[in-house]
Amino acid sequence: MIIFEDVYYNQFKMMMGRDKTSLLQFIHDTVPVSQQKAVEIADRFQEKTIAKNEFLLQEGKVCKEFHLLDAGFVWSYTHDVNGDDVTTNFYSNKQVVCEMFSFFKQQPTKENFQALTDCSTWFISFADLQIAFHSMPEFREFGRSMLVTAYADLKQRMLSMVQDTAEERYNLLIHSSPDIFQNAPLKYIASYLGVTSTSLSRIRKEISKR
Amino acid sequence: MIIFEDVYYNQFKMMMGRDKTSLLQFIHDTVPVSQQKAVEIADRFQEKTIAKNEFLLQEGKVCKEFHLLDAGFVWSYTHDVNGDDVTTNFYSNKQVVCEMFSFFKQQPTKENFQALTDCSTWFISFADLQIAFHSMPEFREFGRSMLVTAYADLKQRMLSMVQDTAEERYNLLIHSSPDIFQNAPLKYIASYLGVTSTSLSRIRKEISKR
DNA sequence: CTCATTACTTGCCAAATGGCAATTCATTGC
DNA sequence: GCAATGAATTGCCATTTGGCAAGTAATGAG
Repeated sequence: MIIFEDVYYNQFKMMMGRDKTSLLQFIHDTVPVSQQKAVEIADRFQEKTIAKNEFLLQEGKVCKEFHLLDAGFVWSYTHDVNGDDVTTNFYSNKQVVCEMFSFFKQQPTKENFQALTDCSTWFISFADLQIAFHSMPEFREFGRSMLVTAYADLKQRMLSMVQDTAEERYNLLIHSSPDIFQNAPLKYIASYLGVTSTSLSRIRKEISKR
Repeated sequence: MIIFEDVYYNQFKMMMGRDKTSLLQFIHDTVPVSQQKAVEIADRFQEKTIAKNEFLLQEGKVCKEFHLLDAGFVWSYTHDVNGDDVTTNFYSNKQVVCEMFSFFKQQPTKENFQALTDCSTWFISFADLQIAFHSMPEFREFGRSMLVTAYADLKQRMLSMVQDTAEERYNLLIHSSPDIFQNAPLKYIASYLGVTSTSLSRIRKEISKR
């Protein structure tokens, strides 16, 4: 409430950086490690902010950073044979934002990662990650767990494409990630679900009738 | 041609095991390592044979082995909400046969891995792999590369489900893995492609007309 | 070899999804 | 605030895919 205090607090934050509580929590949720080891892992991460519409990664470039999204929304997409965008994923909350193939193989990616809103992240560079992997077994476990989780999520999504109707996939998404619908245009969501935006519109109409 | 020699040779093979040429080749193709390191990695693998219809892994169990398929064909499948089988993958040639999530997290799997033909594999247990990871950075790279490759393959398949028609997916499969069609029933292939076996039958009919 | 079971194909029709174009709605830059 | 652009909805109809049931072919157990 008192202006002076706010000014000091903001200066304090500027110097100290954002606090790493959420990052530490994420590490604990990912691998079983002591508080001390979690802090050691978290120390390797730096903060970054990304303005709406900016890119974290662009097609043809090599992914050099592994991000944990602290606030904001990101989408990733690639192009199909006709040159149309196809959404590969949405990221929110405390999710990992990283094109695993390009990052771990250090080869050019086919995907684009773009901020849907202003974002703040914790990130580590590939070079720093390699160093940390080499010196800390706990960090290796953390890295492996990221990959395995991404793999399992992708498999679940692939199975959903095989087994579920477009409407079922829509319902799964709106229940698991309702905030995406506040932050991404429906046409991005349509291509994520594997339908045209025309069909998505009709699916929504059908559901709203009931 | 001379019976005696064959007998001796078979005894020799029994004692020595299959030769590891294909395994070494696989390691070299996966990560850039010296011949010596490749041999060290290969030394951690043991041989196994699996008879047709036997399971390498069953639903509810924890995946304890990581296999490289040396000969034969394997399919993996899970069950959808109606209890129907859904093929998750086919394995042939020199492919990795392993349920990555269950293996690396040591948690029960939802998938079954079954031999479509008699198979021979090279495998390493999770326990041995952990030891090897700990002591050999090259082995860690090898393991990570397996995961990243599996992830990239899965993403490609997911994108194909989104972008391509059933007929296009059929054509991709028959060109990339024609031998699967000699070794798996069409109904397994249908659920892999995300269509009913009725539809697959019609797709094949359409193609054969041309 | 024969029977029984399972896999595969086919016809008929229904349901789901797509393509295109017109219209309405929302956003953004000036 | 207003025009211009892009997003979303909707109608009409075509195409793709599915469901069911019947028939045929292939496979496997005894």
